[in-house]
Amino acid sequence: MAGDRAPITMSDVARAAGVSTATVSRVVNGHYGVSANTTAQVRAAIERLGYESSLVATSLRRSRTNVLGLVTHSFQSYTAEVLKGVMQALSRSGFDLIIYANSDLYGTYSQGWEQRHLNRLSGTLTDGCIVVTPWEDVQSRTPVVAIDPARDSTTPSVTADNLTGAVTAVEHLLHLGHRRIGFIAGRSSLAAAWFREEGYRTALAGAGIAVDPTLVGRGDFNPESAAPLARDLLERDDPPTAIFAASDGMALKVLEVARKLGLAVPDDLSVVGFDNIPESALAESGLTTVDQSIHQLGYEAARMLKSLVTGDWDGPRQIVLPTTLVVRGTTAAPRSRPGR
Amino acid sequence: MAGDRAPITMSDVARAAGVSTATVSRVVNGHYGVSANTTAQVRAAIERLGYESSLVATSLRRSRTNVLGLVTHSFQSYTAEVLKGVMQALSRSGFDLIIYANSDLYGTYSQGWEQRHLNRLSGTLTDGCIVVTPWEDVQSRTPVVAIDPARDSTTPSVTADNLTGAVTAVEHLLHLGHRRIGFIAGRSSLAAAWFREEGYRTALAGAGIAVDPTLVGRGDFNPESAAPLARDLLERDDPPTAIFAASDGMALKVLEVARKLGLAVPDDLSVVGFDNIPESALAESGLTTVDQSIHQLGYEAARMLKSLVTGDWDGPRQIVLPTTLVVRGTTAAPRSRPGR
DNA sequence: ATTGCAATCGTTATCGGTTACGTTTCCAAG
DNA sequence: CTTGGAAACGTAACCGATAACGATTGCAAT
Repeated sequence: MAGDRAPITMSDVARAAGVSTATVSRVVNGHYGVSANTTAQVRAAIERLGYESSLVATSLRRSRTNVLGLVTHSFQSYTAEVLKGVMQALSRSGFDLIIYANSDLYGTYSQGWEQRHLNRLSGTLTDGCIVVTPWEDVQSRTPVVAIDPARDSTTPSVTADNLTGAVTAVEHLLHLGHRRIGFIAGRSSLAAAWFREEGYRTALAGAGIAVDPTLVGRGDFNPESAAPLARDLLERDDPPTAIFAASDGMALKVLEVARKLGLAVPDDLSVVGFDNIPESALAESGLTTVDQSIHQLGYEAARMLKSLVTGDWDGPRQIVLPTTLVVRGTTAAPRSRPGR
Repeated sequence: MAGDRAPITMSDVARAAGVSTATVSRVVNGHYGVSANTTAQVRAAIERLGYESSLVATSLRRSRTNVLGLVTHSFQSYTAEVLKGVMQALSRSGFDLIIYANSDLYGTYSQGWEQRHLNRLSGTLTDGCIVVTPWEDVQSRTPVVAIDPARDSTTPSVTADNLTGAVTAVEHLLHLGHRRIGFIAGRSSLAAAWFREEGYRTALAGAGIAVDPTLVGRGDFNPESAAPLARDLLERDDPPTAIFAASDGMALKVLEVARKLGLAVPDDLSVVGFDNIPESALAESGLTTVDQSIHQLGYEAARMLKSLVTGDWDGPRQIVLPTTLVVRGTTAAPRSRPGR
């Protein structure tokens, strides 16, 4: 509950203990040069007054704060999963985490949100930052690690092996006998989207199938963007027998559209997603998807950032994590081989 | 990418524009007393240098920061849902959000985590804080709103109508013909847990059924805690025909245990949860549960905190949101009326 | 008794931004 | 030509904590 007592500052403690603020600071930070007697006095005063050092004041003066930042533009289950991984990596590391979200930018497309968020934190508050799915590259005087970086980014980053994952997904459909495979792409400025589309093309080319541009819908990773695209693909005279969506969120939306159109999955239509978000395992018969261990993306990003901050990182600046195909209930052989 | 250029400060802008930092500050904050000409100069310099004011420095000097804080001890889907509601309420409100998570406390039971988190933020960084499911009451000089408060808390709070929700859930089972209904309770220090148990007792009493203490398991809202309890209930000679779990996470765990034991849901066992987390709609035939609109908990908490900070709150200090029963596939009439 | 070196602790500059207050400028009224 | 007063802007004192630095003290070696 909100009391109105003034905040206890270091000088309050100093006065109470009959020493200077410098001595209090030394006691708080465990520095050398304070007698056991004085230390006890100061500790007693701290305890008595309930003093806690101000994160803000400390940040301003110090270069190191032992706080890492994370900036994101939304809180989907993807983000939540990343956060779990980050927290696990930071557990008992001495680093705290601050997540910053700007309400003015939330949910809207806003050019340069990553940079603006970063500037707010990067002054002195945080020792380094994780940026989740940035749309463009960022500048910062403190280390930055991107999860799912922008295309052609040189920022240290952690990402899944999107190319191989996508190839595996499409090959899975090919092995089942599918020949007309639709694709719903993600936001093109993201490297993940580009590689997943490249994987789609590569796999088809490997099977000697020419890419039909009319089977490719341009989404943006937002589930809602997939609905009209799925409808377009499924309502045509020669619909694909399978659809590969560049994210689970979009794939689940495809399932919803298929259900509304009276299509049976997987008999009339096979669907494959990418990400393996928690919802995918639970959806109806389970969504076949490419697992990219979102949790581990967060974990590795935090581990890398921690080391970059302390200056003892000797690994690669770009980490690529393996992906695995998770076959569930939304894929099967096509009911009948399409005419063509 | 991390460049090593020094951060742009207000004095950099001042130098570039040929004015003092005071003038820059006035321009940035839109204060009176700067000529149109000078304002333009300063704005140009800000644009050119890419200046962003430091949250830290501003916080230290000012009392108001227009940043609200949120502290939590974990990032489950419950928390993610709350965050979405909070962000929606804060959208375009001028308030930004900082989420603070202490890595040393993460995942472990740690007495007083809420207070410690709060102290870090409350110095001057935030104008007020939301505390998600605190285990005990907190003190702060800035306003605090609790989501799902501790028992007997007097902190302003937002919570669901847990009593009515639980009554409705159990009555649903009673109407289906169940007489032996098991209950898996939540962490007893939380008000939500207490009211949900109270609802269980009230509904049974209303039907003239005495509570069988051996049918009540003591969980702590952690899904894992429910597994052994469910096993105990279901492996006895006279198992209940239905189980009401105090949270969806625990209810889903009950379903898992039932499946392993070869029990058919809902024929051999009906299960009802509480919360309606996203996973519940997707699980198998769908979990029957009490919807408490987690999203709205976050939304209302943020709305309330915003008003408390600006000082124009005239609503009640304790908000109770309605709950609704969502009947899905995990409940049905018992296969055979139990002997008694 | 003097010197040297640690140990201990206070003083003060500093971080970046805000604001009370003082100073200068400028225009219009007297 | 004063004079008043408001507008425009700079100066410097903060906010709370840290750390470089200097000052003081105690104690042992010379």
